[in-house]
Amino acid sequence: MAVKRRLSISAAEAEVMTVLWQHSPAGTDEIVTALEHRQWHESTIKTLLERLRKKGAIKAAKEGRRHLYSPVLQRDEWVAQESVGLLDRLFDGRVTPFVAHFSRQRKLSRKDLEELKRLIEELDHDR
Amino acid sequence: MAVKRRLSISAAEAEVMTVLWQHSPAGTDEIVTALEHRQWHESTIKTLLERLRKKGAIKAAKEGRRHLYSPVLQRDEWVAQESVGLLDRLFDGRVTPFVAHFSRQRKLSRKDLEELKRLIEELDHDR
DNA sequence: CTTCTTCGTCTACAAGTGTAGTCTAACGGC
DNA sequence: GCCGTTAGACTACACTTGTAGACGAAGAAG
Repeated sequence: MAVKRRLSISAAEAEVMTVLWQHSPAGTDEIVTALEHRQWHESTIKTLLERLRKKGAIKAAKEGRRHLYSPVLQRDEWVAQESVGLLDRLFDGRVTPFVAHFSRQRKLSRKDLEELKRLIEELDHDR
Repeated sequence: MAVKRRLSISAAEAEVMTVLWQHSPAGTDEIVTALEHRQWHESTIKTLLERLRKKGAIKAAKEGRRHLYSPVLQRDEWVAQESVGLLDRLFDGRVTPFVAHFSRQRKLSRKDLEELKRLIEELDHDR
């Protein structure tokens, strides 16, 4: 069974992952195009891809002389790691204090409150 | 008026800040003691303190030949930065998807749900 | 076949981070 | 006043990260 090693993704790497999470497999050129707004040189993106591959966060399939990359680490997994990590570090692993704090910072809009209320009820029903 | 520059605190530095947030002003020795569980050499902690001071996250007052450190960056501020940062990066800045995702990972306990419900109602009342 | 182009790989390099050792000046004890 | 102790300052060093250039091999073009 796969040993799910906790692989850590840097900010820049996460942006590359985001592209692949939206559309994969993808070649370097596609990824470069998708990241145009970042104004990274092609080399930079190649480096990030290579680092991600070495870490095992993505895999590359040969297609001719090119590589087609696909995520191995799933977005859900990564989001979970980040979220749980933050909650543990800052809020003793509990979600309520997080919401409370957040509500003090950026006032939650009425819409947010409605959404949240609905979500809670839903969760409540499913037990 | 103070220009609130966004100062970034590394993980190790945050641990030192945590000590100061709990009790300050504090001298190096106290901080070292408070961080015994980390098994860091005294030098390490001195370095972290110095880095934090240079960044302006803490300030040092001379007391004889020692320094007494106090936080400048407040915990609330930092927690807000981290939280908002994560929400923006991963959840489009919205809190509901965060709670939703979290609930799928670590099942929210009944107690969590109750707490959350109470919090929402409260916020709801205050508009 | 020779040449141009294009990929992927290797190398680079400064800043930040984790972790710690060394040096120096001032303090406290005798 | 001299000497050991000690606090803070300075130095170190490997690893990660952001950012990119250089190089070599394989494919495309003619």
